[in-house]
Amino acid sequence: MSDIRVRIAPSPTGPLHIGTARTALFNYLFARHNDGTFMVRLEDTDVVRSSIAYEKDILDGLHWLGLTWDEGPDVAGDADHGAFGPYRQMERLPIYREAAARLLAADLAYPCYCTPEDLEADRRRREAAHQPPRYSGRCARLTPAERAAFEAEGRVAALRFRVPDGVISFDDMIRGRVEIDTANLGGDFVIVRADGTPLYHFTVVIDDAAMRISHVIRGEDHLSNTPKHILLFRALGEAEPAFGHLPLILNPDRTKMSKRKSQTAIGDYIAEGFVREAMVNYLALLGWSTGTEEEVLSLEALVERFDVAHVQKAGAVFDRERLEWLNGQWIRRMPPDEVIDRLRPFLEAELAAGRIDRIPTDEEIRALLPVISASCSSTRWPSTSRCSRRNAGTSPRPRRRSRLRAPSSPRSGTSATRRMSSSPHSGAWPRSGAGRRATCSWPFAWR
RNA sequence: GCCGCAUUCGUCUAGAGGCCCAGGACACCGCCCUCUCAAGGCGGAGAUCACCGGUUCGAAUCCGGUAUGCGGUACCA
Repeated sequence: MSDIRVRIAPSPTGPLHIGTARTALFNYLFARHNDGTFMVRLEDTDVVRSSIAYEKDILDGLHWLGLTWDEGPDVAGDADHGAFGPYRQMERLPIYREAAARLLAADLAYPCYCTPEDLEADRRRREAAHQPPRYSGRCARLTPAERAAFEAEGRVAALRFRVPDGVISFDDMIRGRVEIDTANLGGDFVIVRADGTPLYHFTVVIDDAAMRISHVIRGEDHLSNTPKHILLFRALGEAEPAFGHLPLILNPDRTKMSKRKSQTAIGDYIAEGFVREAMVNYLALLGWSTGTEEEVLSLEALVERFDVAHVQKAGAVFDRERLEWLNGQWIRRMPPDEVIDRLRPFLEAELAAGRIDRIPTDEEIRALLPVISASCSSTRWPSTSRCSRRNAGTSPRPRRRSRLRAPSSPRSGTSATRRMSSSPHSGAWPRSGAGRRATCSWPFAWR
């Protein structure tokens, strides 16, 4: 085991997002390739929006992808494991409190009595004067007497970190040297709210230091935040980790991928019948390449080949067509029993929805499988192929699309489900007799 | 506005000074295979390497500027 320690730190305020999954994957690949440690830490300090249901969705999704972690909570709501826990931030509050007290005592941070109204007024004033937003520094040099006066008024203070003058530079693992003048950081920033709860910039740094994270690999949207983090590491007297900022995954219009414009929840892709191998393969190749012309790669092969030097710098548009193609590649080279196993939940959903009368037997399904695997037999796969099943079938009659799923999704309301319900082929498992037309549309989705 | 990052076929990418009048894959088109549709095979179309200068015998690759895009700029994460 090397000293390399990386983490994925999702916030359970929504279902597992494609971008989080990709960041998790890259951290995992980096850790496994270098014989390091990969951990999961839940950033659940946003108590209002966090929920156990989302925690479950996220952890289940990471398990589904086949990523394993060495430290952290394995099951939603359950205890975590590892030598640097706890791995849920809400269980680490005393640690943040102690660190805050330390910064305050050293005058590296100070109490700020500004009200949200004060701040809002400042912001508007600067905007009117065409100046960039920045904290006024009003509370930075309060005398003890002034502080006491505010306290007497009953005001509760937030804690602000003093941003020193100077240029912060670091060597990004992906982008190379980055330099940012602290004058552009917007002034002293809040690290603890007036209600006593710590803020993101503060907790990540404390936890990454405490958990001995060696490389912080995260989305590019954090690049501009990095100087704040470095300042905090220094103030806390902790060693700085290396930073690597991954390119963003984009909507078709090239803006940051969002729920509004794209299907972002991993769970929706699972429900649509995408297989983990394809998702992992696709995500790995979004923003990274082997440097060769290999395209179809297992998680193990990805671990073996992963190298940050080949990570792309520019954002990448999420291309569903390519995902579907990879899905077909993986389904076709899957052993029959595996396909049957993975089909089961979809069949059960169909049965529950009343679209089929019974679950077909394994033998019945098996009889249909040559239909999808036949193409594998007549082809010489590229050198990267893992397909060992030449001559697997004789009846070439695969389905149109490469999603492993029954004609409707266990999750209702996805666009795919709506597409399906209008299809003449939906619900095509033969209720009596095995008519050929019917069998050829089942159990895969037609579009 | 300010700061930062980026810019190779529609999309994902290869490319680290001559191997590139730019290669692969998805999508698209055509042909072949075929009882239909796929899958597969073969082929095609698709990129003045954002633009302008510079360095060099030689630049997609190095340097500078411009443009455009994106990200950040919270008592969100």
